[in-house]
Amino acid sequence: MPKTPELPPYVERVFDLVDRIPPGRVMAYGDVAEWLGAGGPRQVGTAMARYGGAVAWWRVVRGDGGFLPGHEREALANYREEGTPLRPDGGRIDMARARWWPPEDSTAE
DNA sequence: GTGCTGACACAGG
DNA sequence: ACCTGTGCCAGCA
Repeated sequence: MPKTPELPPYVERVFDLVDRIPPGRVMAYGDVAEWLGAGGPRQVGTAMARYGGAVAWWRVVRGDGGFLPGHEREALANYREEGTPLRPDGGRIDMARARWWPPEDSTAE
């Protein structure tokens, strides 16, 4: 087994989903939790906070499209690079266009 | 088992 | 736009 850094069961699940988010798209913490069908947005956030360095954390935002605390500059740089639809003010994501959802077939991977 | 914490969401002021 | 309180639930002391 390559590397299973003893991640909590929830974290591993979150990471798998975040890894599916294509460039130029984002998912809200609540969306991730909802797709997983368990827990809530807080668990997703906590998971990222502790182990987020292993995934594209910038592709996970708040329901309002707000960036992550402490990494706004990093997130914004990635959004511009991947072409994520940003709002005119440039300080938020245009969730109306950026919000993404995985194909249901992806559940059977 | 109990209680607090927390990359959140929502409602109210 | 802002702040406050409440609900949510996994993780940890």
